[in-house]
Amino acid sequence: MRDLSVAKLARFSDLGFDLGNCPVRSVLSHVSAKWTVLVLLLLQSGPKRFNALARGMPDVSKRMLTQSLRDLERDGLVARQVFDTKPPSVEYRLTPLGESLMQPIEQLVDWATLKQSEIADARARFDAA
Amino acid sequence: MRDLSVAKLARFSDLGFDLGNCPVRSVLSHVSAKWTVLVLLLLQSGPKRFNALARGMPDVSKRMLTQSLRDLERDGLVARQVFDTKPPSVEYRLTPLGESLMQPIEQLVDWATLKQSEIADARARFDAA
DNA sequence: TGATACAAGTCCCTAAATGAGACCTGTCTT
DNA sequence: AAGACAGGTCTCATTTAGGGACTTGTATCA
Repeated sequence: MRDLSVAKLARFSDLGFDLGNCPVRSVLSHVSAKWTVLVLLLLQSGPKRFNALARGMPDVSKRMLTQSLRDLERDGLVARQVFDTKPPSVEYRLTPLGESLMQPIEQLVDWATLKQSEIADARARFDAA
Repeated sequence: MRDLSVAKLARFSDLGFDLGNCPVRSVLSHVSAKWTVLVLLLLQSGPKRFNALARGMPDVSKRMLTQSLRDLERDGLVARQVFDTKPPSVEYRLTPLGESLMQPIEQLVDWATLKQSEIADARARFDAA
């Protein structure tokens, strides 16, 4: 398990640490974008329209929400569908590819849940020092 | 990541996310911190000194590397140890807590590796349109 | 002896990313 | 007639990040 990861890292190094051109890193950078994971989590419970997502993320500006959705759409994780209602509405949903990312993300969420108090303790200790 | 007001948190809860005690935001702030995951991956192969990490991430400024390391140290994922050499050197290593985060992160890396071509295709399709 | 290098940062200035909020188009309700 | 709604875009102010000079004390090089 651990050796496998070291091997992976070694692959990075063998490429001359050109992590800027590493495809895996470029993918992860989208995963690591500020709000995209939150969007994915909201969409996990089903398709949602733009304003519903906006209401679900009150501290994210529409501008950034739009940008996150475009990024996710571009990478094929989210699908955008326009309905010809009046006024037209737009629905976003996870693609199969997007759904396949949810399991790793859930592992992260589970980890956070499990270690939450340990982190809080460490933080308190650090801030006290 | 900026703190949420009580009112905003209440709305998150309405959507089924317990972000009041939210470990999700806490962990997401690391995952979305752009460089911290990379630091963790580099430290996975063993303790490293500041400049070794800097060489391993040539496109990250020292300023941001310092900040990432402080954040990780604060949350107890990374330990910082100063050696009284001349000049003094500083070594960073994963704590057990930090190591426990590596498995979820590896899942993310594995996912990215597995899906990278699918994502590249989606991206090409999107950009062509 | 003086010049230079190293370690691990910090500081300042500029550049880039982000937030807040006004504004847009076209129907629908009051 | 006056908003309201949907899904955005646009501009401007604030926040955050990058780049490089600078620090302190020792050690090495010429």
